[in-house]
Amino acid sequence: MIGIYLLEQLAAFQEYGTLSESAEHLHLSQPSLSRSMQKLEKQLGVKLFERHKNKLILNDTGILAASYASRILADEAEMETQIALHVRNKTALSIGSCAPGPLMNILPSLAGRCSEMTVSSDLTTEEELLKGLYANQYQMIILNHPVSSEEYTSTEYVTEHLYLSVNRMHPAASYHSITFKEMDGQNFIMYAKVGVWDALVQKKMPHAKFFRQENLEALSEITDNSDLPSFATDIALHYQSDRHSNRITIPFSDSDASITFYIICKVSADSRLKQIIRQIISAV
Amino acid sequence: MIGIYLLEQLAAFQEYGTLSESAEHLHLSQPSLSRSMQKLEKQLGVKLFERHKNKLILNDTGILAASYASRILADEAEMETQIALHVRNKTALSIGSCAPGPLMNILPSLAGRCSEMTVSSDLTTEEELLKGLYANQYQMIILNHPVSSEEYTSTEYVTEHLYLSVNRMHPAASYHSITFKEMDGQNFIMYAKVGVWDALVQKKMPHAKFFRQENLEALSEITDNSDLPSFATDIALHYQSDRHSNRITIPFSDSDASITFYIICKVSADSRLKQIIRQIISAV
DNA sequence: ATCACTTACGGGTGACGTAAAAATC
DNA sequence: GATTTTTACGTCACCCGTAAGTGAT
Repeated sequence: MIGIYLLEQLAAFQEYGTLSESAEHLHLSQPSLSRSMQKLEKQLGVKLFERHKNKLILNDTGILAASYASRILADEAEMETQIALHVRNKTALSIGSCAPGPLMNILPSLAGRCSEMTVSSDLTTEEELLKGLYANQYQMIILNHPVSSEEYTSTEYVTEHLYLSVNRMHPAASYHSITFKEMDGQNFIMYAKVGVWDALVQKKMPHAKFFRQENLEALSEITDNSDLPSFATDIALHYQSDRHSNRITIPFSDSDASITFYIICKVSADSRLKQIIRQIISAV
Repeated sequence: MIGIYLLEQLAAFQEYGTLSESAEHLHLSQPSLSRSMQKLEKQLGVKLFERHKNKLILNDTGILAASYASRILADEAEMETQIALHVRNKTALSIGSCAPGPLMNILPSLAGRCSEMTVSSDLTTEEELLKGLYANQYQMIILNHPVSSEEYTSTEYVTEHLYLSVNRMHPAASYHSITFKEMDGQNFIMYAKVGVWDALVQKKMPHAKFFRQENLEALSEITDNSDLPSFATDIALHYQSDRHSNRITIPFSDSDASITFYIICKVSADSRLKQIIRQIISAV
């Protein structure tokens, strides 16, 4: 059986081209590498290099061997990361979401389990979410649509509604509802990390301008001292402890102003995770 | 980096269930295995086993690790076999075929190269041929149809025609051509290793009986001393040195009595192989 | 008593570094 | 002269086997 260290060294040689350079990166002496490559040839019973007096070059067999070596090393690295994730996932729950609202809903409903596990959540793009779910970096993700795949299960979770937030001086303050069209062209202050909502308001109000603020407290101060309209959602309002009485919230009446979120997880998820999902859903 | 020997031992433990049993198959002492598994856990920083006083069982993490280990070992084995095949394929040419005729055509046309390489040919089923081509056990195969795949190239090679072979006493001896229907129900002597021809004559003459002989010389003797009809093809007749004057060959006029063969090889084949194929085709 | 795992101890292989030589740029 | 590869030699790590111990069947 071929030692894995030989494969590492072969792959390094393919990458760096010379023994010296490879030895540098591997933190090894270059005579050691020279010996290793000879040993590898001997063990495989095959010439892997063209040997010139002062130069060592992979021949076609060597290139083939190096490509296999790289694959094996990648497999080995994946094994380590997946094992580490597997044990981490016993005591930790990583949730990825395309919007903050569903996370605000989920975290309190896990209250009873907080002592047993650490929950971490993440807000990012759908592409990253799916990638992370595939690689077990997330155990579940929240998307604004189900996925049709044999590999994943999609469960409808919650529908979030968008509201306009204005102070009492704003012309729309007396409205019972509002539309995107009516507000298009105005300037908005908004939270920067709203996920899919961002693209939605941009698309629905193409003539509007949006001033985004990453920091929630700063945002709060700004909106308090500004006449610019802002946004809210039913979920956010529900969990927002300090409601500002000088702000009025008005629902958008457009049907696009509601987003239904779905919990996606692997069908191969273990029973513990599926139990948690049931708990989350039943807590709505 | 995890030593490959640890992965072997882990995979063995998964297969055999106990350290003692595994040690047996690995030709190792069982204390050595015990130490190895502890070391593996330490290196991964993870518990892989449930440890009872007298029993060692893989936990879920261990099962995951073992499955990765098996994959890595399989990759490693594939690397060795593919490298061995790669060097062998520099000086050897392995051809697989679904019928003997095309091989009879090919081998002489490689005459000029016989000194540089050893040619080996094989007659088997389409399934085995495709499997062997995929695994680089054959560099090219001969099928009775092209394959539609991005991975393979199919080149029309030669069409072989089936003949009836009878002695002068046979009722059909004076015919200029014959059909399957006319011969259906009779008893035939035939060579056992005719590949796809076998299924063809069975299908076209469902009421006929076939006596197959594996040995060519024995077949020759039998046909010489028998009144039973037999088969021939244009290619076989062309390369058959000792034509028996007491036998008459009559072409089957059915369109199914001709088979067109195709040379299949990987698109990733090297230029040397493609050159050989050009040579083979131009020699028809 | 046998079987299965672990711990302890000693040995031999082998992977590494240093040193030195040969050859090329 | 600087760089690259190869060979030689000594060292240390590590993987293995033997022997002994513990607990379960």
